[in-house]
Amino acid sequence: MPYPAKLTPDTILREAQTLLDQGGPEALAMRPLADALGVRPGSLYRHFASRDALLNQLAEHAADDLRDGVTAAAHAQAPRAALDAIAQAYLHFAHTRPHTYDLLMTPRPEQPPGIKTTAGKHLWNALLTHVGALSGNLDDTGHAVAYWTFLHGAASLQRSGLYGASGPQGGLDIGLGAILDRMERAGQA
Amino acid sequence: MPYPAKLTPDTILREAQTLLDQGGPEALAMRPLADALGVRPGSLYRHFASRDALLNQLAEHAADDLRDGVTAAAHAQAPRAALDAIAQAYLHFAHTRPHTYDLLMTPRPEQPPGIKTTAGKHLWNALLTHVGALSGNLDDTGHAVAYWTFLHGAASLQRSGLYGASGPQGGLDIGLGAILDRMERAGQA
DNA sequence: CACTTTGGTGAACACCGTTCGCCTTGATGG
DNA sequence: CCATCAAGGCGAACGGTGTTCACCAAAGTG
Repeated sequence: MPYPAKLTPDTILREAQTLLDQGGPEALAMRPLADALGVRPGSLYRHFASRDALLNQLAEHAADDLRDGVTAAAHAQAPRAALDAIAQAYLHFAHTRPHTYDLLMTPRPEQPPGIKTTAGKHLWNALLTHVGALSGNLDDTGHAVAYWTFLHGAASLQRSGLYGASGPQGGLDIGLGAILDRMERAGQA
Repeated sequence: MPYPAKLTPDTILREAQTLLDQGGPEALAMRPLADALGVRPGSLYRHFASRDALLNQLAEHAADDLRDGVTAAAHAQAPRAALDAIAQAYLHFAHTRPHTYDLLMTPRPEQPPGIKTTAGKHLWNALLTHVGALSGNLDDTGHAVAYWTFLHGAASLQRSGLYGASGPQGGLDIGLGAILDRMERAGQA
């Protein structure tokens, strides 16, 4: 390598993640990112084709993290407890890393629609597995979609601060409970 | 007025709404907007303090529209049917005007958190009323939050294309049904 | 008629993502 | 050992963004 040759995709992504978590998406600009790395903006394009490409990589890593958190929470739990733990882990991720969460959920150019990338599919499969364990249907996309829809709604509203000062006020437990009860009943029928 | 004195806040908002619906948020830039109005960018600032202020006004109007659609759908229906109709109207709004919907839900500077503005509060009160009619609790924020959370999740996932090619696959009816059933049971207890 | 207010103009500023030619550096082959 | 080559940082530039401001034309008002 040439000069003080420090720049690698990994160090860039790490710094970008920091900027994102601290200052939100608009703080994650190419020039500040380059500054933080002690380098000129143009140099970043030696390692990433565009800002979107960088964000996509960041989202990929985020999907990995979320999947890890979710699968760890579900580890060796009874079906219903697993789905409760997953929900908790999911909301915890969205709460502690809000900007990363909506980076993950916001579609960008060159990003295939649907839950993205391989990590995203793994996450969806993990959901499907645990839902299936509770409902008795091994490919129960209906219940899985219902579960994920509610989870995402909760994460998104909480993230936007749209619950207001009153907070979710137990509505999360109620909604999630209603959906999980329904799965359980389906499993017993 | 001076020159061809045509510019009013209303005409600006109308043109802005068109740009937003057609080309998304990034198409709604000050210069193109000024071009579409046959005017210079600076002139817009005679009527709106900033782009965000303009977007906030737009969101305000959108909240009115959404509330109107929702209350019209619920008009003179039995409680459960009303909540079903509301859900349908809500998702229809998010589907036909996706950019407007997430303009409505995305917090911006100078926008108070919580469901915003007076129109937003009206919408929330309408929800509360119909939820209360079904659950028997006139201020049932728990069930209302659960209901709205699921609705927003569905709207958001559908809007992001995150359901994938398979589509919601009945998961929406399942989840909503589970929550409404729970309200109904609460009302009968 | 003088005066104030309204509001469009044009140029500028700072920022953004991105591109491109230049040139230093480390590695590679004869 | 030396020539060649590719990698990659540098600096300047381009077109886009939101925003500001002095200037000035036109309308309303005493």
